[in-house]
Amino acid sequence: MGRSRDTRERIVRTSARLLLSRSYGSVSVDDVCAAADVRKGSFYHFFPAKADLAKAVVDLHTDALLERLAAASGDTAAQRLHGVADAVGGIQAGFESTFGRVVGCPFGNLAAELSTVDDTLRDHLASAFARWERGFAVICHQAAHEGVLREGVDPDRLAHSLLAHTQGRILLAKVGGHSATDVAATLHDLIDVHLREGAV
Amino acid sequence: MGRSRDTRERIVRTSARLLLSRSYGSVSVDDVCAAADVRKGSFYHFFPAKADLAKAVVDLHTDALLERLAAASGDTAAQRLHGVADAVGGIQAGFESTFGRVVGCPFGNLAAELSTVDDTLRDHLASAFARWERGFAVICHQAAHEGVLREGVDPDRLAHSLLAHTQGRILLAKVGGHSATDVAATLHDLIDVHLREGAV
DNA sequence: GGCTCTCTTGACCGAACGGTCAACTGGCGC
DNA sequence: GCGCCAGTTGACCGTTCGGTCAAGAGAGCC
Repeated sequence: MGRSRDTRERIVRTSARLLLSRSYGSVSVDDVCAAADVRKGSFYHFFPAKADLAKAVVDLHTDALLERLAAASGDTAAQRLHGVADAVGGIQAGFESTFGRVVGCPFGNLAAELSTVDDTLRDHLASAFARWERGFAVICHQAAHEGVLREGVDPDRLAHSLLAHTQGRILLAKVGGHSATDVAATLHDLIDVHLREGAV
Repeated sequence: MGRSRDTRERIVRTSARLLLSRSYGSVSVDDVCAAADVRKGSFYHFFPAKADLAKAVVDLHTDALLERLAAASGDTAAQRLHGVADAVGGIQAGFESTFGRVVGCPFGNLAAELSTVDDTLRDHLASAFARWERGFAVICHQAAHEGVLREGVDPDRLAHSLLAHTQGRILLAKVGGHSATDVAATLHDLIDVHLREGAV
């Protein structure tokens, strides 16, 4: 039936959902196939192995994330910085409303579970994180040029710090049952403490 | 042969090592038994299910962590704050020298992988994190009373922020191949930015 | 010496796992 | 109208998974 051209995409989107609601290890290829209404042979027509599915899911989330980060606007760098915090909060709020609770960061979850298990996936995740961090860094450098960063705050280190905080805070929300708005709030706090007094 | 009384401990310690070097899903009960030189029947004599092993490993790490945090001394709260950053860095450095790279936080790894999969384990991890955070909070409150915290910095929020940062930074080091000393350095930066100028 | 109780052993189980394959099917280019 | 090929199907494979169990063996107590 060499038909529907959306099979691969359906597999990836379904997997993204299943991986968020559970974990890589607890989601089987059979689970994915059943949820996507695809037979296993078709699955292995598109993906050489289960690990390649994880990579495709990472790519899906990377596209969505970068698009959303780029949409963070504002007249000042400080506003844009808070804008990315809102973007992260918005993504998490979306997951929260879909799954009924904070289910973690798609990148962070896979990174924690698999970066000591699968080297090529770890590389894949590392470059996804790098792109994310670079997005942060651009705004941090703008903030530095606008002179709103506190004395001694290095923009690159701040970008890294923001990413670390994002990951950690989402993980704590996942295990502690906190809400996505809490995540965003903590992120805003962290940004504020790095800005000069009165800077917005 | 109702003999050796250290079997259970040997299982837990071996599992702790295996779980750090890989992941919960990729370590089988058979793997653990082989590495600990224990037959599977013995394993299931001590643990009702594989998940209970994870709990025991969490307890092992919790004891080690709290002991190490309590050892963080110093005349001022600021020094003790930097002391806990060193403690975290020291633990990670230990793992790094054992496994040849940063392998993540034992709590964070399990939390990311399993807190959407196993509710009782998630609770277990949540209370471990809570105890950890309380350890941070005690020192943060001391810092507040000593007046070394920047204006507007809430000690409880700072403790939470420190924990989030710790988790996120370790995860980034794991996936990015950074060293444990980098982790500690970022933590020191975060502490410094929350302290008044000149406070040590 | 024998009883008891904890611990140990190795064989065993059904289910689920990731992955393979030969056969088939429909749409598209010629 | 026909050949080609990406896509589809369902049966199938060997392995590994978490977990069970009946039988035994040593230490401690009386």
